[in-house]
Amino acid sequence: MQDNITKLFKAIADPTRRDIFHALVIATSALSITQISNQFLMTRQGVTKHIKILNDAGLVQMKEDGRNRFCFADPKPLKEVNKWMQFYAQFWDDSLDNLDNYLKTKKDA
Amino acid sequence: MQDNITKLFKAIADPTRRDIFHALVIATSALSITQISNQFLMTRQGVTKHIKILNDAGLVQMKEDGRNRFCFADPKPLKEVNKWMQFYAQFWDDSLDNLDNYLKTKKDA
DNA sequence: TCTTTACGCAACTTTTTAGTTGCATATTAA
DNA sequence: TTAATATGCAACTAAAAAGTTGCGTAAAGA
Repeated sequence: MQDNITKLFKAIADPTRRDIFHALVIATSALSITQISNQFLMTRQGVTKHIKILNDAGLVQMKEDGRNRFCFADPKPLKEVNKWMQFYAQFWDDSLDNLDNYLKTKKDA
Repeated sequence: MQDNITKLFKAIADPTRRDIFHALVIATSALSITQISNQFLMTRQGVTKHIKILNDAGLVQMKEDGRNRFCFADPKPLKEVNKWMQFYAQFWDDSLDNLDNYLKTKKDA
């Protein structure tokens, strides 16, 4: 229903999910759902939903171990986001060109 | 209400807005609202709303000229997105470390 | 075995987002 | 001056997202 890049952007567009992802990236070990939830004010179920979205985007992976589900970050999918951005990077420092073009348009009209 | 980075991520999380942004980046001149709208199936007002969100995020700027509002892309704010990503880039190629840590966790438990 | 812990699932509410229609207004062209 | 064009604004609908409560269940510990 949604393409990967959209899933990725939507996943990281939410501040809570960026926080969860960050916590997992800097964690020295995988963290259980409960351990993650304890770092946030919202309920465990709320956090679980966010983790599911991160998981669907490929940014978080999980390993079941008994009654625990340990989560760990996988930043690799961000490569695709980076690739998307690199195309626009070439316009970062000359984005006033478009303003020039605008002025040209005006002159031509 | 929303921080800049969240505004940016939300702006580019929508496929239509990425399309609008892209069209403006590759355009050889600034485009009016109507010119942009004509490239999409949705109504002009729908497109206008997307442009407003892009404008709030700083990705699109506008110049009024008579009854026209010419829009042009400004990719510079994407630098901040890039900065956000660069932190995680260091983990791209060793993201299995977290899996190792997970296994270590398991062993310790 | 009994209790606690860690979770999933489903139903629900609230808020946000995406998109529409309708109408008013200013600018441009005939 | 009259008609067409480019736009904004407001109200509305529909759908998606964010978050909650409640409950059931399997695993671990006492």
